[in-house]
Amino acid sequence: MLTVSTVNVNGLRAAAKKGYLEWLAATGADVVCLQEVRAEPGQLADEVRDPEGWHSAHAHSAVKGRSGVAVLTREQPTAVRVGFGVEEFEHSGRYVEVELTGLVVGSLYLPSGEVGTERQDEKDRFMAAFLPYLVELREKAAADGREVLVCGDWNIAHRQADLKSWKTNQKSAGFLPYEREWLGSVFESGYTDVVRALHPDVEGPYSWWSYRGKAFDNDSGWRIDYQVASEGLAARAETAVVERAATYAERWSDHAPVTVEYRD
Amino acid sequence: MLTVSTVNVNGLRAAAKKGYLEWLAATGADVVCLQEVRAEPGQLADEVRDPEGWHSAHAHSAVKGRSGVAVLTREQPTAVRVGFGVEEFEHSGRYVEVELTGLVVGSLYLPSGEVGTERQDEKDRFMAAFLPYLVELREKAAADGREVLVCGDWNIAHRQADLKSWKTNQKSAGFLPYEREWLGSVFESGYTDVVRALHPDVEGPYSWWSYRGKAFDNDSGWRIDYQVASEGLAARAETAVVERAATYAERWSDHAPVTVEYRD
DNA sequence: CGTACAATG
DNA sequence: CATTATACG
Repeated sequence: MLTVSTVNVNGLRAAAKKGYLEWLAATGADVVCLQEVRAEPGQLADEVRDPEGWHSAHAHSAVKGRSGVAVLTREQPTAVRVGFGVEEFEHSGRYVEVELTGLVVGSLYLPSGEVGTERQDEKDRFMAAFLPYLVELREKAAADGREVLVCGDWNIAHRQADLKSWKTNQKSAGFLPYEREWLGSVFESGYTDVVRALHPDVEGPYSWWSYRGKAFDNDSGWRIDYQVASEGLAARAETAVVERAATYAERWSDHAPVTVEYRD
Repeated sequence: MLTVSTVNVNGLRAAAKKGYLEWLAATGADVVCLQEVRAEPGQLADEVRDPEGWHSAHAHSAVKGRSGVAVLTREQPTAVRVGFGVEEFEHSGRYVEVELTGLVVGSLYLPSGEVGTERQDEKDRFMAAFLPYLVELREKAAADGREVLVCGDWNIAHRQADLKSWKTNQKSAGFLPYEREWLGSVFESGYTDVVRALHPDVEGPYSWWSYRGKAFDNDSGWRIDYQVASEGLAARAETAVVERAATYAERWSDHAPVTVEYRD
């Protein structure tokens, strides 16, 4: 069995002080994808950057304290690639991928936006550039006999079942019609939304709750963290859970880990 | 008896959460001078800005989160004046004074500097401008039959006895020869350093300890908070203490209150 | 080392 | 509501 977790840690240094390391020590995952590390490798304590028993591949942003993604693997990767070949995003700390046996795993932190801002324009440009890359990646991996898994915070809820307050958020960044369509086009290009495929008929499970108000207590969340798998891998998915409880005792992120087990 | 306290609170909002309000409720002072309020009045909770049983006069900086001084009095002032008439410092939140019966009390936050920086130039300009004001203030108050008391963080240690590490700080801002001479000229212009006058032969008592390292535990401090009184008032000073213990249990500032009792 | 701000989410 | 950066002290 291959177990993969993905979680936006909202600042790895802060998360490490509050419970992330205990979660990591207890997880049975073989691969962990992290987003919003928000630190350069040199700013991280050794046991946070390279935890005992893991290989780690980090991609940080040129802007200090922003974004930052990583992939932790129990197996030593045969290759690590930072970015996806589009100049604007090469040093933005938004994508890193590693090659494992029969598998390419990417950790993605898609830009978050606000309607009418330059941040949203950046998100739009990222989406436009990333879709062709996904297609190309799948084709190249297939030629090498590898499946593809892109985990991360996509900052888009796909459908009404993917956020509690869908009615009031129809004009909100992250649930705009064109963003939803774009994510749909990802799922139509040979990739599967693994959690939704295993749980087609439920609301959620949400993976992000605002720190404001009582969003977490009321489970007023969004499902914006996905495991997006090529079809061969998606067919092997057996269980999928959002580890909401992982952040119960002391909440160490506003996101919860999304964990999937794939048959060998 | 007239009891006056002065304390640099290093952020009144933070101090209020950590013990300042309890200290204020317990103090027997008639007048309390505050420095480094670091908030506009509108940013302060009512009970912090205008504590029950006190009249308050605030002067905040045009730059948010910087400086800010206040005077709390049990007696209602007959006048409140912000600044000392020098344009550069009129909106800097560094000086406010109130008129009481037979007394003018000012709360001063003299700029802190670093050798070779524009901040130090600003400190120099402030010193140059403030000394003539002190002379004028004393003369005008005398004509009205009032004594003068200027309390605050002067950001200068006068003599070797006024800081623990005087040997290693001879080229440090706050203990530069010309700063010490300037403060000496204040004390020669008809004002008295009340705490030193009552305790001429002791090291300290220090009123500020860096938050860095073990400065507080080692009493490696500086005496930079003064009560500077006109001669008639200085002659009435009976006791002077630095309330180091006030910040023991939970340290609510890097400075401690300096409290003096004056006979009626 | 700690309090503020600002930007980001 | 939280993390981070930076300025200031």
